[in-house]
Amino acid sequence: MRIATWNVNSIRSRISHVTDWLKNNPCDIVLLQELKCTEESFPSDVFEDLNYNVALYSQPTYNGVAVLSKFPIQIICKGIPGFNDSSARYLECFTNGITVACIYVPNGGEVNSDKYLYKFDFLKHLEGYLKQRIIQESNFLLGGDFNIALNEDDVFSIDVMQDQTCFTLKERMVLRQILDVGFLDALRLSVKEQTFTWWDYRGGAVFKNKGMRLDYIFLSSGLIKQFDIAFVDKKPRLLDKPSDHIPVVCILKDNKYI
DNA sequence: ATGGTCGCCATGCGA
Repeated sequence: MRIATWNVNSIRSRISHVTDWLKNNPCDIVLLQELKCTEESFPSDVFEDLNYNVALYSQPTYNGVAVLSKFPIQIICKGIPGFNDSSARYLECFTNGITVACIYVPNGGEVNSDKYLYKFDFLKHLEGYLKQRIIQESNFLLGGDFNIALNEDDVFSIDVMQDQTCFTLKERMVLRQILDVGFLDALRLSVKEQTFTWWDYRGGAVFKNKGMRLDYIFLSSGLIKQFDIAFVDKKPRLLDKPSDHIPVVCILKDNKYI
């Protein structure tokens, strides 16, 4: 089973990139973030034509997350249970025998701004929810844009990023705490060299490789047993009119082969 | 030193 996560920065602007990529990278489950469209204007028909079922949690202009699956989808929740949030950032589903959660963590704006405090509020509620959720579901995959670089090698420059949003020690510690609820970082099980998933649109950052690793697939204990490989695909970032993020892919072996 | 580039119910805001 092949699972991908991709922050597309507007699905309507990126639809051809996403469908072209899926034709070359046939995935069973796809987690999409930053749809930037209403649920009514999401191009569900395009994905249904590619034999995907679609689960959506979206809103106008900002945020929005989707789960696509070749298998039937049962929606578990829209939003983090117990967290009162007007932004469409968390969608948890059950499909093909596993629970998949698609997440778009707030960017955080300037350090110590209201947006920054909201980012921590969101993450602490997420951590609290996952602590009890992972006890119930040993086959739990959490994937998406976390807007935090976990380790020092997840940014192009420690000096430039020092004390900047997405790389403050406080953010990195919270992400570590979420991981330590009972997940492993899938990409890091496969890829040891520095790997980015996002490059700023400004200043030709992608050509200078001034990026960060902000997108992750976290696997719970049950799924780690099925883990095969994980990787990123930078090619879509080099196309015209790209998303600023690239897909992260994880392949799980079928249970029957273990 | 500032702004740099995108995408959004459109113009300033969020990223």
